[in-house]
Amino acid sequence: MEPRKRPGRTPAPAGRTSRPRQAEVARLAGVSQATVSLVLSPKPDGKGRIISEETRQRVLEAARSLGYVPDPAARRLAAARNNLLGVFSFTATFPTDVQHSYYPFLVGVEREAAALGYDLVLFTGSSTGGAGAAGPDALSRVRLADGCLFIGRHTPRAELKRLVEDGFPVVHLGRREELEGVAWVGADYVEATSEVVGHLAELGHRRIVLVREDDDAPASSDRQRGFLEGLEAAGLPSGPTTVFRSADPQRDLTPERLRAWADEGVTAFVAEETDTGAAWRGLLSAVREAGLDCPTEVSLALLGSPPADLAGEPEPTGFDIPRPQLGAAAVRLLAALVAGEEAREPLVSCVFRPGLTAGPPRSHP
Amino acid sequence: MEPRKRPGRTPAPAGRTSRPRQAEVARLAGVSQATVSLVLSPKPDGKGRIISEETRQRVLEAARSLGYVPDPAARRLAAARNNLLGVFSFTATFPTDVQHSYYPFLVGVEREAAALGYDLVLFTGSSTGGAGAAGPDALSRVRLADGCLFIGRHTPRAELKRLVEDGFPVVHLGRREELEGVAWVGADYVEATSEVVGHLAELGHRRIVLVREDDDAPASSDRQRGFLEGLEAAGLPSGPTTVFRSADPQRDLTPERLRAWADEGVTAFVAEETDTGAAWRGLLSAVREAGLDCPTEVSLALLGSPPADLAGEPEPTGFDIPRPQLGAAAVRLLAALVAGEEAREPLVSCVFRPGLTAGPPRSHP
DNA sequence: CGGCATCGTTAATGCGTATTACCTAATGCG
DNA sequence: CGCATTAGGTAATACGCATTAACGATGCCG
Repeated sequence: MEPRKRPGRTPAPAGRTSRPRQAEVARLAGVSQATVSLVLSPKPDGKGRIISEETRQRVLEAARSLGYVPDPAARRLAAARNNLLGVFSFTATFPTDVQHSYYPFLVGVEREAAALGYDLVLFTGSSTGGAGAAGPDALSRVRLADGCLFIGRHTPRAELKRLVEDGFPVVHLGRREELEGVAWVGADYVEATSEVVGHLAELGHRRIVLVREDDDAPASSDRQRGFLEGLEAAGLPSGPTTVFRSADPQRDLTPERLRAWADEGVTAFVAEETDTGAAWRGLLSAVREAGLDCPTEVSLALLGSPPADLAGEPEPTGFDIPRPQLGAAAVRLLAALVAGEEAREPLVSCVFRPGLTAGPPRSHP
Repeated sequence: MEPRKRPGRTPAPAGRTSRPRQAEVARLAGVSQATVSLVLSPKPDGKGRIISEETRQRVLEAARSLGYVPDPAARRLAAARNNLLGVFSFTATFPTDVQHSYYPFLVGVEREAAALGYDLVLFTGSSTGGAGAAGPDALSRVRLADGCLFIGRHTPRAELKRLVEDGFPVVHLGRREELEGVAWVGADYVEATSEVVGHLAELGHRRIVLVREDDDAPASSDRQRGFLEGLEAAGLPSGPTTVFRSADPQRDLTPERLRAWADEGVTAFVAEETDTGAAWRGLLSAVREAGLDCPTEVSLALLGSPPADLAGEPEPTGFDIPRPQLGAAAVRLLAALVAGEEAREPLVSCVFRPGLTAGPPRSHP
């Protein structure tokens, strides 16, 4: 029987000059393609050095004279790894409304990814992305990468879980203990918040109120927990009235409300940081409208960093979230998962920021 | 003769769940791998053989339930396309020192890429010169994508040229006419700068000085050209003394220098925008130190947007670079190149910004 | 009723590289 | 000197997908 004709792809036009392949290097050096590959991709452990120095040089010379550059696609296909890490945020990665909110994380993510030799694929939850539909399986696009980093306060649990169950390496930036099996890296809000409360207590404040938004994200509840723990550690009362929770602090936090608290003996306020910074903004404007001076008449603290547009204001007492470090830690963890290693300690400490908005209470000498 | 053993790669561990392949989708749908490929990558021209609707749906259903995503490397290797566009910047894409410099571009890039159905790969080569990225072939990694967008004031010409010669679609964000064959999208600095000068001349300024950094990037020389053209168009003298060029404007731009100019009759200054904003900063502080009021005693204009940390200052007269639109235009151009179409008009107009730092000169009623 | 398009699907490739099993000579050893 | 070992290298895969010749099953027409 005749050998059947070759179906396959049309062979490349002979005349066309294209990038040199290993095969051409091999021909020029008078060796086989496999030898070229062995020479050009040396194994880290010196065990692979079975090619004689002479041949090695011949191959290297041939490769250089042809200007050979390995094809990354082929390389990655053969290695069964793409050296790609995904970054998925549930809002646009580059939001225009919430100015630059993820930027500091990305700084660390990019740097660490580069250091580890990974490139990044940016996915967006909001976009109607090309590869897949915007539907419920939008998340499956991330499988294109070797692993994926997720950023955002709110997370679709079910789909994430699906990825994890399939053995796809996933790291969440932000505490996600309630999602079984999802690796995460987070800031230690509990400890940091507690520390801020301790600082206020040391200054002499006896009644402190936490202002938070109406949001059940872990970042919020962690701060509340740290707040209560801090009160307790300082021996201060911690009733439910010490936490003011509002869906719209800028509306609900009126000057009257503030004065009422002051009359009750509240001398310090603590606000959580969110995307919008609504709690802090509400607090600031209420204090201003009430005509109270900070920090002589009232002390304020911000559990995080101030919004960028408030850069001109006096530096708030509170703590800084080491976002670049968090991003870097997340990438390290993800890379470890991709390499099949185990997850490690996920908490990154925050840095206390003395700031200028807290001082001793008035009645306290 | 016995069929020889299969050398090749060790088959994947049976128990391990890995990313689904077309073969698995095929098995689940009861068809062949080829059918899956035909269904999942439909030819643009409807000429291709058509798979029956029933089979099509079965395959799509199977693919969805498995969360199948095509392997970009394999796709690329098989000489098709990825739906991936690369983004490569010659400095870190998310720099720490020069805050947010590329961010506004990326906003447009991301949005447009999503709209056209592409995902983005952020090549992290330049930031730290990480693993294997330092070499002269650092750029070749971008070949994993269908095409690549390059951002940065300074560009390694040789390597970019190599990519272009090999027929790889490349678009540079920023004018690059001197690089033969490199497509680019840029802001029309010449026209915009000329317009700003015209505005100053109309206000009555007769002597205007341009402050620029010692940098030969096209963005700088375009502004200078526009500046000189603007002077000419307004019938103003344009000697070499009208351009002040300094490697460190914040040092060289002394209050004394400023007063000397004022004595010579200079009533307006124009600064270029750069990554660091050094020219503008130098100008501002020199004016302040010289005790001159702006805009009553001296008019200032900024050829671009002010640095983020000067957001509190009065809005500078000058123009805005429509960065998101530029990013979007670059992506559109790149997508066109990937599709094999021709390049089109690359210039995007800037938007004049009246601002508050320019007014009629003092001696002018 | 046989030839012959037509339709739907599959088998068999190729892309460029990495990885092994295997082969051949040269060398070592008792 | 005979056999085991090592050094140096090659052939034959596999990686996952796209492509296309070929094939079986119809339906159509003369």
